[in-house]
Amino acid sequence: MNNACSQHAHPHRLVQQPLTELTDRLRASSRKVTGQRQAILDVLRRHASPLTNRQIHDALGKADCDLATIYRNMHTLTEMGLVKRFDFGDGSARFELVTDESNHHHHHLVCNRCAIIVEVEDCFPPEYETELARRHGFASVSHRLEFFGLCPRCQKEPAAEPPPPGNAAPASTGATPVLPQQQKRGRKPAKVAP
Amino acid sequence: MNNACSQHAHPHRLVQQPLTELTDRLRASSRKVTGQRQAILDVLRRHASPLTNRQIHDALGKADCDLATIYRNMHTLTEMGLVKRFDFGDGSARFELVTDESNHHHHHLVCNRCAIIVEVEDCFPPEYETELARRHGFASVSHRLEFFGLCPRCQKEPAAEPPPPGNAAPASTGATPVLPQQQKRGRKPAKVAP
DNA sequence: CAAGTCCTGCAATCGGTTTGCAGTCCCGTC
DNA sequence: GACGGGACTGCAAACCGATTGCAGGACTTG
Repeated sequence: MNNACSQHAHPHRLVQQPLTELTDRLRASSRKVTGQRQAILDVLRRHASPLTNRQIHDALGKADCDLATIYRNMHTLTEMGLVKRFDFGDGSARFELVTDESNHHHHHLVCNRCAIIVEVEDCFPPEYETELARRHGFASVSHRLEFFGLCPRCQKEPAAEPPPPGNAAPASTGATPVLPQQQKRGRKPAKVAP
Repeated sequence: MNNACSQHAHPHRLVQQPLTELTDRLRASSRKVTGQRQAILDVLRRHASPLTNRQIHDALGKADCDLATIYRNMHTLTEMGLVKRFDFGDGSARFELVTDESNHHHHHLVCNRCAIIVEVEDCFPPEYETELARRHGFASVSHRLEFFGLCPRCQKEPAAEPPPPGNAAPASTGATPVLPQQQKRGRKPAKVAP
């Protein structure tokens, strides 16, 4: 019993809906319908905004599915077109379930302070892209577009953390805004002599 | 002599132009005009498209400036508005010098195969963003927009590597395209018993 | 030119991601 | 329903971009 889900009696408990489409598409490509895959999709189904691998891992219960398995499956599912991958530039990929409703072209508006994510419809007309491709001789042109700003709640917030001047995107020149990252990296402090 | 640049007799050789603006702006914020900073800006000045920290390091000659110093300085220079940070989603940040000519709002068109970068002017009208901000109650809204496709040269190429189906961005749904990454990660193979 | 800061190189470390390996599970077949 | 092979998983090692403590060196100011 190495398959983590099987450490629990009923890994399939996590699945709430019939997954006929998943089943069909997996089998069609000679892949297998595992409890982990169903559970991952189920987590995504319950969340409106895109999740990181770690968030999926946490939501699943860490014992139910190894993080590496999630990484591997997000690749597979992205390849199969069951999920979409987004990147908000904070260092971790995010994934969103592809459903009939979400399959349309859309982007996101992300709060620079609290990282809340709002789905938005706004985009330029597709002719722009066609023309761009033609002008530069590129083929199969796609784009990535994300919006960043300060959400209503964070605007009222009395600036818990001092507003980093870099985040405000002083002049919109197309440069990449920076999401909040309160990480502790680097070397640990040396131990003091006793 | 720990300052790497000074291991060479004339680190300042790398500097080709007077850097009065850099000097003024650095001193104005009680920072220092170091050979490394001048050299970094000089590298950026000689390159049209955005460079990664590693590319800057390579261009400088690895002995001339430590990679960590480059990371630190790119932060500083970005904060000061002397360079702009871009992110094409391939896992490493890229930096472009802010000059009078490049200070205008612009984006990039990146080849999914060879990663060549073309600067493009195309963007939606600013009213879009204003309206978006108003509708969702967000403030200081900015955006990140990059285009991906297959450059003219790579279209003719007889597909040296089998064209990864994922990269073609099959239907443009706003999802993040994936840049080529031929990395070797993960665990090393176990040594076979002799 | 001396003192105070700011910076740098070095190396350790972090978070995100990938991968080899061996054991497990899924599923078509008998 | 048992069987077998290929797909998949957990585990842990390893990789990568990036960050940071520390001690010594470089810039500035006076």
